[in-house]
Amino acid sequence: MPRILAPRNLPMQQRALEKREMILSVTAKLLGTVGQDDLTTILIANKTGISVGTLYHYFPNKYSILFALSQRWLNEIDYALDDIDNFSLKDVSLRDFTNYSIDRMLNVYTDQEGILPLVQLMSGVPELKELDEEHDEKIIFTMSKIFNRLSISSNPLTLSRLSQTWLEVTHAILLIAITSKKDDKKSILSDLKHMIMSLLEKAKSNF
Amino acid sequence: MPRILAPRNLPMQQRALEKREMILSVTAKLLGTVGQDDLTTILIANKTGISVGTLYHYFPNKYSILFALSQRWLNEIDYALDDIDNFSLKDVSLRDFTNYSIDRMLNVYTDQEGILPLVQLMSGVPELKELDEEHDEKIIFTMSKIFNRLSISSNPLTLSRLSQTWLEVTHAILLIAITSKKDDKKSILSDLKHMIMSLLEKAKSNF
DNA sequence: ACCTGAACACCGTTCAAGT
DNA sequence: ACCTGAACACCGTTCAAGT
Repeated sequence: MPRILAPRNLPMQQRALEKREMILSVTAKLLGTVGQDDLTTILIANKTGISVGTLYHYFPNKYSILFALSQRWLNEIDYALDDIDNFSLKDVSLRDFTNYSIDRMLNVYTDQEGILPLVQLMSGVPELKELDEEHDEKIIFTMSKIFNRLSISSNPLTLSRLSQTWLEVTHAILLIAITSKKDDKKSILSDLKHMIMSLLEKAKSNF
Repeated sequence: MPRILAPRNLPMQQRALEKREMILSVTAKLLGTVGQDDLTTILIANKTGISVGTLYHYFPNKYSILFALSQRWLNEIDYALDDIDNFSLKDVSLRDFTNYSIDRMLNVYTDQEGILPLVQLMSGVPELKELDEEHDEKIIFTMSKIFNRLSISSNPLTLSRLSQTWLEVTHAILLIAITSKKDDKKSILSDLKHMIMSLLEKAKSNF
């Protein structure tokens, strides 16, 4: 009767999951403090209070830790995209859409600890880059659907291009915004929204 | 009379410089083919046709090779900025300025071999990141001067913010543009110019 | 059942020995 | 005067031995 083992197993599972979480949060912190180059597996293990061998019990290799951190961050973006999708009804104005979507994305960028080094890693490490690029495709797919619903265009190529531009411009500027002081941040966000709105208005007027 | 050695030294110097160039171009090519992770010093040395020891005669360490590649690329940007600065006279229109500056920057991005992995390295490796960030400051200084001359603003903080936004948006979108097919590239550049122009027009109208 | 850390393979860098 | 490549230090990963 395996079920009888459950009470015994559960704490084990929980402790294992907690240790996994600890490794991830320690790595995220170290990424911001010591940087990518000095981030050794032994350092991660020691700071987590375990041995290297145990570290490799939870993760098959060093990059799988960074992979898990990346996945977590991309998941947060997915939640934001869902919210943006739900908000963007047929009759919503471009201004409202832009304000909501940029603000919602800003939250994701603000909440993630050590997002700057993580983003750099994602574009530099092949394994993470692949994950990131696949995820970009998903974003572009969702945004295309939304832009179509908002009557910005119906041409798949145009929708895909606008979505990619929306993604890259938003990404680049939000990374600046989160490291800016309060007043500057407000202006930067206002500039970003203005640019995105111009982009979408122009596309819509051509449609 | 040391001067008598010059004819003897010159060919040596030249051969040394040529070897240095070979190492740099081999590294740039390898960066695009094998990627950052498999770019070992022994591989660079072998592909250049020299030993590791000789490689270290020309460069003090691995990153100094990538540092030299980065400097070369940043130099090309400086030439472009000079051209943009010379083009941007007091009475030039925002449309002409935007068209010229984006087109001129596009050339720099198009001409550089292996620019994508190089850009990733520059943001990921601390030594290169520092070089890149210092250079960004120079770009922002020059662009601020230009934006001021074009009567877009006279507030240093506003000028600096607009310059940074100009830089980041242009950078992000040009990286997409250079990997796009002809027709798509045209549309992407048109979108970029439209966004930049909206940004500058808005700032100017507030001035 | 889970953990440890010495041991192995590999990469950046050096330097004694070669031409 | 310049080049070579074995040797060293260090990091990612494994696995025999411990509890």
